[in-house]
Amino acid sequence: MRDRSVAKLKIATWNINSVRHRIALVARFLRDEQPDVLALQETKVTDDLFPADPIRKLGYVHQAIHGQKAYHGVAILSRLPFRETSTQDFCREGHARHMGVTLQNGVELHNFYVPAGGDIPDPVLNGKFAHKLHFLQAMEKFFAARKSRKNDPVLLVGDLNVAPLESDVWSHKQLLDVVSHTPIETKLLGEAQAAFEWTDATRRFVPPDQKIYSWWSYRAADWEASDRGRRLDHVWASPGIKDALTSQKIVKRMRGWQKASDHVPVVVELDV
DNA sequence: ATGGTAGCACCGCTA
Repeated sequence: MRDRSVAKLKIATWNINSVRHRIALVARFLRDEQPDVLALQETKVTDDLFPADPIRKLGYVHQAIHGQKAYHGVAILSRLPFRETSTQDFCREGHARHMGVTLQNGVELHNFYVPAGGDIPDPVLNGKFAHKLHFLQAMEKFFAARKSRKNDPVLLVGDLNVAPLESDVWSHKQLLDVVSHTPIETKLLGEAQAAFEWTDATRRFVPPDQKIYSWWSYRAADWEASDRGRRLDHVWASPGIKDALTSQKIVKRMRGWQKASDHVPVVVELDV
């Protein structure tokens, strides 16, 4: 008999762009993919109006919800119980952009919705861009202060609103001055990643010369034909859990669903 | 070179 058992853990992250508008798609995704945990961003709803019951009926009875009216909002929906939940104030504007849980199995999960940052890539001219840079620095500080815990099993997921690699965007040259791919953002994201020695789960399985995206604009006439995507949605694994990763996928086909979000889920599996 | 779409709230904001 084995003295320790290995369990599969499947985690998904998805910017849903209104959980109430797309509740049927959430149900379809959960039935299709059967993740143990789904982290949502841009739920766009206060906690009292969150569609908890339909999600509970699908088996996701453990719900850590942090929302606000009309904008932002995050949630963690789980079949596994939580040992604890917490929200951190990375956001100086007081937006609902972080939800953290520790699962019963000891895995700690942080769900982030990093500010998009507006259109002008200059923190002096654009307060929203300044806020985004501040938020990324706050993430770096938070995990730098906890670096002694990097060998614990910790995951960071969410819409980080930065496409760090050249192959994370459809045209590196044309996006260098477009918010999400500017050097100042990719540098700060890299520093946040280095602060806890995070492993980028998608890039652990997909080589850096291969283009891969998780978001396609609503403004394209044909998102699939033009394929001007960006990889804004990420799963990061701590040194303590990275070797447990067994797969990742970005569920591109969901961008073609009726009433699709402009983001598609990233799904990882681990043996923990 | 520009403008294109979507959701929510409320007649504009954010993405």
